[in-house]
Amino acid sequence: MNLKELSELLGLSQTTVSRALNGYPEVREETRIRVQAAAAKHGYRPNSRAKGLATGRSMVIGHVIPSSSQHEMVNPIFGDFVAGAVQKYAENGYDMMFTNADDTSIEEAYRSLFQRGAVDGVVLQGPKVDEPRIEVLIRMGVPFIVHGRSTGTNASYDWIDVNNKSSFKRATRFLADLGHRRIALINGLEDMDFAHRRRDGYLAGLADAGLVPDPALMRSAEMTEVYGHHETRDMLGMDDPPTAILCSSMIPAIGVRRALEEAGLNMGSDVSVIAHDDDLSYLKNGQDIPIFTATRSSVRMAGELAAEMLIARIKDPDAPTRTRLLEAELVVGRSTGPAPESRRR
Amino acid sequence: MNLKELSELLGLSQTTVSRALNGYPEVREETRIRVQAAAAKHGYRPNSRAKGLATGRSMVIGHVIPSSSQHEMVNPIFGDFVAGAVQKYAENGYDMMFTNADDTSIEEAYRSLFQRGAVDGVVLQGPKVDEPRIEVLIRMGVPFIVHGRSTGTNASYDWIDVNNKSSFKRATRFLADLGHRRIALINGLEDMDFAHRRRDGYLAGLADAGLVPDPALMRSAEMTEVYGHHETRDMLGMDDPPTAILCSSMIPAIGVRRALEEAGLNMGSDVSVIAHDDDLSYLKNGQDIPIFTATRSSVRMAGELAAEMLIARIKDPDAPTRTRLLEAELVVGRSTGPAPESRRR
DNA sequence: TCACTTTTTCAAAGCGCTTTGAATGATCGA
DNA sequence: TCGATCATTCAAAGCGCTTTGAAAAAGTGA
Repeated sequence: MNLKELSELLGLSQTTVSRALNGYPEVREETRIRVQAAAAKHGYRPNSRAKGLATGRSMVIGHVIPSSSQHEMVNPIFGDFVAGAVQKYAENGYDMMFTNADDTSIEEAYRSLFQRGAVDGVVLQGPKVDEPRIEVLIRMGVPFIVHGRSTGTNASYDWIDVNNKSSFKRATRFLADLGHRRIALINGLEDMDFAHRRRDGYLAGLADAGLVPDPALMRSAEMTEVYGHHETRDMLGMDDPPTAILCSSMIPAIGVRRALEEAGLNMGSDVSVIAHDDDLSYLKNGQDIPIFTATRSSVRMAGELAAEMLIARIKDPDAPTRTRLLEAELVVGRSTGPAPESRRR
Repeated sequence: MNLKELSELLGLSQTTVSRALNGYPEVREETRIRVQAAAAKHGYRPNSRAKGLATGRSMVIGHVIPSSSQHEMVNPIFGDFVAGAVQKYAENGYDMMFTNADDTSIEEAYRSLFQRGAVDGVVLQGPKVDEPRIEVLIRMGVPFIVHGRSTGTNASYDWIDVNNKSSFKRATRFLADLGHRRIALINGLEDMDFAHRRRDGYLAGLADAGLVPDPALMRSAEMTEVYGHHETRDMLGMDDPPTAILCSSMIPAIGVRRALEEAGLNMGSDVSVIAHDDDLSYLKNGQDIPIFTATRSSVRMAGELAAEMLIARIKDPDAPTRTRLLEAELVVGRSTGPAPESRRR
């Protein structure tokens, strides 16, 4: 059932039917009702492509997934962010499109998406320090929003980010206030902007507390469970092991806990742990009492907000740049406690 | 830059340019080269919507995400499956589209997707027992593939699934062979087809070993870490606690491990644990020696295969139904061992 | 009743592409 | 040299929708 058939069936022109369905005022109310009834009855739905051709808008928002860095796609936070975004898209009549591109052709992928008219805007996920994709999108003059930011990119653009620096600074201070002097950081890959900022926050927190950073206590890699386990184990074997560990995500934090338990150490009394918690639906940090003391910020909500901001941008391409900085809350759980008096081991 | 402009620029008709670009034979080789060069130089890319309108194909594959059951979307396996699929889509010139629908309007969402001509096919994820969506899609006569299957749905349709029943049966037998008599099952929600089959496999394994199932040892809920922890703790408090636990996913298995450690029990010697491992990129089961004994099957690969099968279906809608049953491998790690002689506690 | 608004409806053009059917030019055997 | 054949190219129709500009219908005041 297409517009032509529907309009013939109603004995009206395509113009009138189209207008009736799209809520234009120059259509008699009685006619509109008749049209809507017929459309519903016959399950008529305008062909998106034809509509898009005629209007010049696709009502689709794109996400480009770098194929080599599967991590990003596959990243545990990915699902929650996307779930938040897709819901807001749906509420506003947008669909969500994914494309895959290998690392060398990401710019190409964006260009293709827009030049083909496949999308009206894109979300840039997982920005790195000095992220080149941002400049590309700015030069292309297309609507986009960044989930995160990029240190080293001076240009003005829309972004939504959690205040990684302040939350890690605060967590570090919190540990220092508990008397910890040897505080380790188990961070993500530090070419990722969020990890870079967390490190900054950690260093600022140490400085604030008058502590000297020890490179041996600062680890950086992809955030897997095994990684958290491995680094913790390694650091516990040091002459002067950490009494507190700051961890960039719940996943490696689970590995941290495993390493502590293997070493016969009690998390909270022997070694304190704070993890950043993206509030993932399947990895709830305890039900009543949180297991981990954590800096918490819902990545699903970030997805929702990003979607809203991008849609606003698409509607008004010339509006001034908008940014949104979310503050993570510090949730105190059972994984932190005063520094032990004397060092064990 | 559109086709008209490009063809005027070349002094050729749109027909010839279009054919040159799409590899039709009735174009002089010299002309083709000239056209391709010009297209590349000016960054010409055919408008997807116009192309779709003309050809009747959208070159897009859809995934519908039920919004209420966020679990599914947000499910830890989601990212890996999608990563596998999107890569195959890209290789075949397809884009991937997501739509959100609340539970009451899923059928509506599928209908909309196809009637609007937005997609050429869909992937149905997370089928339940007696999954109604399958019948809907069959009646609609559209190309689709199911990731999983649906017990109770007799109709013939394309699916790809891991052999949940045989792998859980085998794992149960494995535990029984180690001398375990009290084997618990920590399963997912059993209205999900995969969980239903795993339970069947578990029961078959018990029967095979001459063991009588104990309802108190069979748990079912959404697969979070906290759930695994909670159920394990609960069962360990029984008069006759299990000496082995079969767990439906790595996530709750982590909770199981935590509960065991809290109880001062050694995983492997005191209590054996087998988990189903979807081979998720961020939750690697150890690097060299697997931590958990596991039934392993890569969900990313399932995504790739699903994509290939769906694309084949789209190309040949009348081909006979195809199905693919993957066998999970049993990976023996350190979490299993002989049943302890006498019961502790 | 008539000229003039205002409301409602319509025919046709246009969005950018593919594809059909025809035309042009080149090639070839007789 | 000429009709037939083949290789190239082209003009135009069509995909299903929106939107412009015009026409028809209805309403209004004098």
